[in-house]
Amino acid sequence: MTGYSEKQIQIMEAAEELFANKGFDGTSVRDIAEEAGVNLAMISYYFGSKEKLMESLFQYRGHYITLQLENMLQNKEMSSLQKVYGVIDSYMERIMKLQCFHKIMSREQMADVKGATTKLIHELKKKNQELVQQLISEGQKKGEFKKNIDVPLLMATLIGTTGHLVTTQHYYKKLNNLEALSDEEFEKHIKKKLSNHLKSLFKAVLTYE
Amino acid sequence: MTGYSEKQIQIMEAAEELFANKGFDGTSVRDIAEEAGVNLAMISYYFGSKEKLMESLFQYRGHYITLQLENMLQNKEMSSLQKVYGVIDSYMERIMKLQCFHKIMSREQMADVKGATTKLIHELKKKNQELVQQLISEGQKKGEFKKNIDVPLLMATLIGTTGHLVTTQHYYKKLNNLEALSDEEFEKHIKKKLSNHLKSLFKAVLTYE
DNA sequence: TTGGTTTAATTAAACGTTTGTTTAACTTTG
DNA sequence: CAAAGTTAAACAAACGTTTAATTAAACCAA
Repeated sequence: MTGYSEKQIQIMEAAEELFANKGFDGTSVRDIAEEAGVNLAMISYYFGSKEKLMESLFQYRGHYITLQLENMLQNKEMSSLQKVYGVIDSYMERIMKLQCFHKIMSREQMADVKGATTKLIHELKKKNQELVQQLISEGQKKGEFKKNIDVPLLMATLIGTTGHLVTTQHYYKKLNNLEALSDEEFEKHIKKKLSNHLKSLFKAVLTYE
Repeated sequence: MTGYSEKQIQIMEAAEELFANKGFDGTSVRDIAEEAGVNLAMISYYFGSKEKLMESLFQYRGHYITLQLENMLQNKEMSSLQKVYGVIDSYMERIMKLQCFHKIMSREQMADVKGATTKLIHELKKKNQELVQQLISEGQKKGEFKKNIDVPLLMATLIGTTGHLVTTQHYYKKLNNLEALSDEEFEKHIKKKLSNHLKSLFKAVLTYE
């Protein structure tokens, strides 16, 4: 159930890039087959249908999108603020590494008809919010953080800011005259900037009175 | 050129809702015709094609999405922070009022092949960033704001947080046990919360040392 | 106002493509 | 030699767009 062959992964990753940039309906199974370098019929053969290919992709990525964080949260030597910084960096790294998958999730969240992916997204969000809520409550008990912190909106700022930057990086590049930078340079640049920005934002809103 | 007939607007607004929730490629012209209550052929008759209908929609919405802000920025009696608060509320109101159009724009920004909408989005972003940059610089000169403010990332936070909340409000509602609220109550609730959140965020990052 | 003519609006049907999926024949593998 | 993998071809359905026929609206001289 969990193991995908090389060829299946090849197909899923081709589909991932196309779904991210053209949308699910904007991508034909022939596009995917060509991009993956396999015969058209292999997609039905391995996954059953285009829809089920999407579900497999969510399972494939969802599998390693949820596992981290816990051990860091139990670390006794870090301050609560340091842990928040850890959450920010780990979330950011994750989005940066899985940019295409993140775009697909963003698209899915806009849809009105709820598909098989909806449940997974909801659980992911729930778990994330609980972890952060727990972390913030701990900081409040220790007196590190102030009272009256709106955790859901804080999450919206973390996810929204990061996501917006990822999905509009082309515009960001042009708007701020960074077109000379290579892709790696630009990613490094934006990671650094975004990390600093989010940390100072969270520090301010969590600690200042 | 600027005037659309009632029937044309009827078609564009039907298309807007469908494009927002199903995507451009996920919406057929037959869907649009049915939703708008017109004959299939009227879409080609009035707009030429599905693609050109999309362009018309951008022109129709883009027309009244850009006009505000300037007169408030020239107000001599407001503090710079008050003006920033004004920008936040006005941006938020705009997104809330045009939720569907905003979803469409978000989707368009993810696309790799740049369509006729790309230029408009770029210009909109550029103008917004310039206005905010101007406002922040003014506050810095007056000594109201601190130095070293990253305006592009601040914009990403404003736009990203607001946009994320709009596109994921269904999840937000469920996750925070607000499903008993009517649509109007929920919109009022979220507007209030988001406005407070963004203002305290901006105040902290602009003024605290 | 009337009657005649032109223009615009509206319709159902048909057009050629592209879509996702399946078939049946063939090849490779264990 | 049976099972799994791979292929080109074919399938019906849905797609965006166009056609040709019909109705409604606008116009204008008598």
